[in-house]
Amino acid sequence: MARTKDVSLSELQIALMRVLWRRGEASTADVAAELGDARGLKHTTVATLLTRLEKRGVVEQRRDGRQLLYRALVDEADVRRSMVDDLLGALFGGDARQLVAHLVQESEIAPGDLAKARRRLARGGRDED
Amino acid sequence: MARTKDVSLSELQIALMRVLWRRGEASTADVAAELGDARGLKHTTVATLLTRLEKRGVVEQRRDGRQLLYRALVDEADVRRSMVDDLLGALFGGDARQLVAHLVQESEIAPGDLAKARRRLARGGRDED
DNA sequence: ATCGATCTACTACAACTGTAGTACTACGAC
DNA sequence: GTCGTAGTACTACAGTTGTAGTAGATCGAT
Repeated sequence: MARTKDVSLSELQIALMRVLWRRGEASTADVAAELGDARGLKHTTVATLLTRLEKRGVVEQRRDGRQLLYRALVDEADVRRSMVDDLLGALFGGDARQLVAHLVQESEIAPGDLAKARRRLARGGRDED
Repeated sequence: MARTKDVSLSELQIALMRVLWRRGEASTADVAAELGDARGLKHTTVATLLTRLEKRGVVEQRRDGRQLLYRALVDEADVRRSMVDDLLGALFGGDARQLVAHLVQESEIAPGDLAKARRRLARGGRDED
């Protein structure tokens, strides 16, 4: 399941997915309630978006009476992987270290966080240095 | 100059920009030579792409006889900033540390690289930890 | 002058995205 | 039973992207 090829989604699509990831399964109305509130999207807009995601195979649709229930077929890690890799390839020569350097330079992250991350990941990860 | 608002570009557009960043200024033919070779794009396709980038204000156009010379109006750091921020916002709750954790988990980067980056950046950056 | 090569301008077109209206169906309340 | 409400299906439409063809201008060589 989840053939997970290349799952690049728009910000809006990710917002939809996030609802599904959080709730496991959600009706159009559920998603519309959250997204409609947060972004002023109409119910039918949300329905269209969900249908398209289904057509693309990133969510599956199940009928419950007159309602449709949706469930994600890719998880957040899949999408992160895809999109981070795309970004890495397009702008950082595929070199994640350059991305990290960018994050620090742009003060998105403090050097100390790197140390913390390293330590945290060291328990349970490969090591070196 | 370079009002640098939000500069999110597609992979292909970035490839075009990369030629301009490298050469400073380049004619359609220059770009077409590189991109045509690398991706089999036709000369006219490259011209269209450059015109569109000009319309969007990310490059500027200068006439030299019958040729058009292009020059980037945003630099790579601008684009990286924009696009990394977008990705961070859409998939990592705006938290760069989560992105770093992802990179390590997906083995895009080794924990030791973090230490190295920290050390490298420490000379000349803020410190703590 | 004349012809071919070169280069830009304009047009085209399909796919995808954001956004939503309309039409139709069916459920629940009276 | 009758109606409004909720829900889906289908259609629409503009903007962006990837891709390129065609038309027209022009430069250089003969």
